[in-house]
Amino acid sequence: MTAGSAERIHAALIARISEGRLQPGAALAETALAEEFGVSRTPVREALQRLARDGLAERGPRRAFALKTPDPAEMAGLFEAVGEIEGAIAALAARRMTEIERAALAGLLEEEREADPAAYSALNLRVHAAIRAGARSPVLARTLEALELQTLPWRAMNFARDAGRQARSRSEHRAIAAAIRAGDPDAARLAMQAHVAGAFLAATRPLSE
Amino acid sequence: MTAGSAERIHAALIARISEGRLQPGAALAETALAEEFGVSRTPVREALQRLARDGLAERGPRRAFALKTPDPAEMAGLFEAVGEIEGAIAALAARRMTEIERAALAGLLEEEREADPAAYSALNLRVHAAIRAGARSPVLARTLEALELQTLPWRAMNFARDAGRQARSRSEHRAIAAAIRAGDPDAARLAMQAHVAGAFLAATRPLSE
DNA sequence: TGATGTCAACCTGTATACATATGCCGCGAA
DNA sequence: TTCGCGGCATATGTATACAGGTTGACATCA
Repeated sequence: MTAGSAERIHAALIARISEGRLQPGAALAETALAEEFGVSRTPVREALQRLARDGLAERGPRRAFALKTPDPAEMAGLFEAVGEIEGAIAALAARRMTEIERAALAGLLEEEREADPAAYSALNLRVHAAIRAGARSPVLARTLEALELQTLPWRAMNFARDAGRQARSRSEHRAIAAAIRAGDPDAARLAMQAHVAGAFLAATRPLSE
Repeated sequence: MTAGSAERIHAALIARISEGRLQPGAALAETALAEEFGVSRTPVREALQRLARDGLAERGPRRAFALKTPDPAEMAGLFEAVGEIEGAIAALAARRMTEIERAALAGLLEEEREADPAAYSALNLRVHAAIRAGARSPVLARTLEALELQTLPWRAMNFARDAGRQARSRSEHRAIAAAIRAGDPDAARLAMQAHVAGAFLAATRPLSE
């Protein structure tokens, strides 16, 4: 019992989407994928069902799976929801973080100030992870993760980043951290929502900024 | 090609959970379910995978599926997340509902005032549906639905309702609607969060109130 | 009597076979 | 030339067969 083919294929497909190696709307035929991965259709079916559950694939007219095409309007709704949930997380963090956690968050921002562009992305993730941890809500954290996964094809299409965005992102982080440190949930929520909106706009208009 | 066995079985299992006919922790053996539903293991597998994705089942030590046991702490976290998301929905509704929608919501509350206990439950659903529709966020609506589904075993365990809860629920609805009508997102959010918390407490302590 | 080793039954993971429906392609007629 | 129809190829839905492993019981020995 190898026990894990489906999971492996699921991860492989997500990686392909992330790298842009799967075009939006691409057909995901069970037979072809089974042959390609050297397994039978059964684990492929499970992987595709999981992908559909993740919101990354949908069933076509012939019940066949196809990669979801990122609809701009739907993506805007997705980012809005991400902003609301991450805002709620920030508000909870402002209420619940311990002094040590607040200090650790401040420390992360110090690191961030002198980080080169290559290291910035990883630090950005750590900042958000620290806030998630401080919110004490595994349910909201899981929900956020699921929604962010659905933004993956969009991010894969718009990977262009302008240099100015990074500076603004840092400044937004500081505003969030300041509100959290001050224990102001409403300000933390608003700052986080502005941050997510800024990231969305940067991803949406990579050329015009 | 019948095309839908898995969906039927999935729905049947959810119905059983909802009716309390499946004990928490109950083993969900593929073979037994396949024989019971008169199908093969394949659609049963798909139904169980969907159930696990819904957060209603989890895999045991032998990779077998078992009904998730409702953990009080986890349920509290779940209701908190529901409160945050439904609060966000209420805040968005306060900003976005048209005048006609606000009037319709007020009309629902009028109906609610003179509803007998039997009709109240359906009206309660309509109130929340009206607010969801006014929020213009299908993503948050879907997310909320997914989380509420996970509270199902908990609600199945604690179906006791006291008469006082219904009166308080009506009053909470009025507070939410008033904030929405006034276009006050923050007040709408807080009122909705208080409403969800009240429902959770009523479900948690059905005897002590 | 208790402990341990072995065996058998069962359950999941995977592969494959079969049924069925759909889309495509070619052919014929208007 | 174009429209319509029929057959074929193929893909999914479902069923069943096979493989690997774990659990549990039962028998045997100290």
